[in-house]
Amino acid sequence: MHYGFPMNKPTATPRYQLRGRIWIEGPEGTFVGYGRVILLERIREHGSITAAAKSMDMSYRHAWKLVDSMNRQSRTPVVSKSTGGRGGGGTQLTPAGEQVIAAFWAAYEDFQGYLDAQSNKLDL
Amino acid sequence: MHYGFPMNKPTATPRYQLRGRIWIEGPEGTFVGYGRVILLERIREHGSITAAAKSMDMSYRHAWKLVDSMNRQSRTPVVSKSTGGRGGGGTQLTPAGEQVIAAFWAAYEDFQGYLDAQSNKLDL
DNA sequence: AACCGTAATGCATGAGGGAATATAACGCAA
DNA sequence: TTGCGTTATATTCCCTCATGCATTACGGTT
Repeated sequence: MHYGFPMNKPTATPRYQLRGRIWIEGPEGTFVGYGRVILLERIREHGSITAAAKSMDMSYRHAWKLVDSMNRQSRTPVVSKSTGGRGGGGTQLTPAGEQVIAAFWAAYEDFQGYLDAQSNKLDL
Repeated sequence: MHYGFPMNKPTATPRYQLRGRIWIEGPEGTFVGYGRVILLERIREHGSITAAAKSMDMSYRHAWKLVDSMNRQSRTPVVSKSTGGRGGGGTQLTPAGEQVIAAFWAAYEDFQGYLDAQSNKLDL
């Protein structure tokens, strides 16, 4: 090492790390968080609450409650549901739903960067 | 209103708000978060885990577990405990404990500012 | 008209975590 | 030596929340 410059700290694995969670709060409490946004994506992928819930090991009842909560708090519903008919019905993501997903991921990604940056400022 | 300039949005109470929590992660999981740092401050104030727990409506058992978890994960203990003797003993905050409190609040305050700023960027 | 798979909803069950309770160990003071 | 209040720890209770199960409504298909 030249000139005797100070070495970087050997922070192989830092002992402490800043962690956190964020969510978007609505009129009734949580509007959308990590789990709910995943659920929306699964609904988009599978076309029904039933299949979406099953794909992520969540009970239908719970999934339905989450979707209902989001729909009630959104200016315009995040999904449109139809019952009966071919295939028994199903649930489709609305443009508003897509927008919610995008907004959450944008905030989420930014937040991850924030956590990384702040972790390094921890003096412990 | 002059010149027909566009008005500010009437965001009396914004429909959506970004919320979140942060904590400092250690070798065994959570090292310190909001509740734990309050507990440390109460210990500093009251001089015992018993009184600190009581002051914040927490069971002694739970408080003890939290303190134990922090002590185990800290390079040097955040509190020093003594049993028996005048008054039955007690628990005092160490300089390391003070440092942990300061580090958490610093991160916490910064995070509150971050949430405020990001809330305004939510386009929903 | 009968069938099918989904949404919608109520009720009972189960798991996890904190609270409440009960003891024991400790060490200074009286 | 006895008393006291705290730390330390196990056991039991309780509350919350998600799951599981049952049932009904729905509306295209056949």
